[in-house]
Amino acid sequence: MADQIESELLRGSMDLMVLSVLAQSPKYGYLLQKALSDNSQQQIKLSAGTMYPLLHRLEEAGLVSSRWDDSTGRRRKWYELTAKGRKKLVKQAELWQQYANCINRLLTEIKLVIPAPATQS
Amino acid sequence: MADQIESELLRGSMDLMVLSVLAQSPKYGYLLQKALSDNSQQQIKLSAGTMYPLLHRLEEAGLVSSRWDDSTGRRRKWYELTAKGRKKLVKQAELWQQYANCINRLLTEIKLVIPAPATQS
DNA sequence: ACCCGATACATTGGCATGCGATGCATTGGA
DNA sequence: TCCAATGCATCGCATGCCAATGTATCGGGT
Repeated sequence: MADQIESELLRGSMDLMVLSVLAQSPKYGYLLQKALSDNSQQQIKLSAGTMYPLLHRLEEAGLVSSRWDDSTGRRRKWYELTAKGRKKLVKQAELWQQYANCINRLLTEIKLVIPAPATQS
Repeated sequence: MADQIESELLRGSMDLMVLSVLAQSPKYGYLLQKALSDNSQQQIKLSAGTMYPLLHRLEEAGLVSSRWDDSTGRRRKWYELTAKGRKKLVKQAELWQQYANCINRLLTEIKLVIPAPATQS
């Protein structure tokens, strides 16, 4: 335990977010963008150029499965978590917690050094 | 307020960590590695191939200043935060908090969907 | 009838980051 | 005498993020 934190988390934290949003319910790309935006108070935007390659990676890794829906005029590709994806999500979530705790501990220490900023606006 | 979170934070969170460790006291590279490792319960390793380019970037950005010390047998390059660096650190720390809160909120929601893992070990 | 923004998929190219591998030099202890 | 630790640095690869771009459909306003 207390292994070294995989830096994969730093770069690929978008993966974690996408997996967690998909865990709530299956979604197609465009809907995923909206959902992530909504769930983050419009703070996190997932651009198409980031999302589609990401989804393809997740699928290739077997973490999500996709299915086309042509029943409506709009061609939609629905993605949903696989069992493997859920496992991965749980694991990544734990790693994230570890990582966040580390950073928070560091930031807590610097507050002792750096005077609190005048919190205006 | 509630601006979109700069993804810079995801990729460059090493910057934040280095700045925060340097905020405690000036350090040279090798010492910085040890300090970061210690402050993170050996969870975060900063490889030389990551650190030195990073320090050079920070210096070029005016966030840290460096000074060679040849008084001992070991040639050491000491780095310390500049005023600009401290400002940046405070700002980045705030952004990190926002980001972490977003992720945590997402992860909290999935706990309602995914059964809690049997916490063994 | 027409236009245009929203919806919906996707790729491409540039840029930055993280890091293993490698290199060089010195110090100090076994 | 040798080797690990100390201490700096660069290079090249893999990867990720994203703006720009492309294609196509739908629906509402005029």
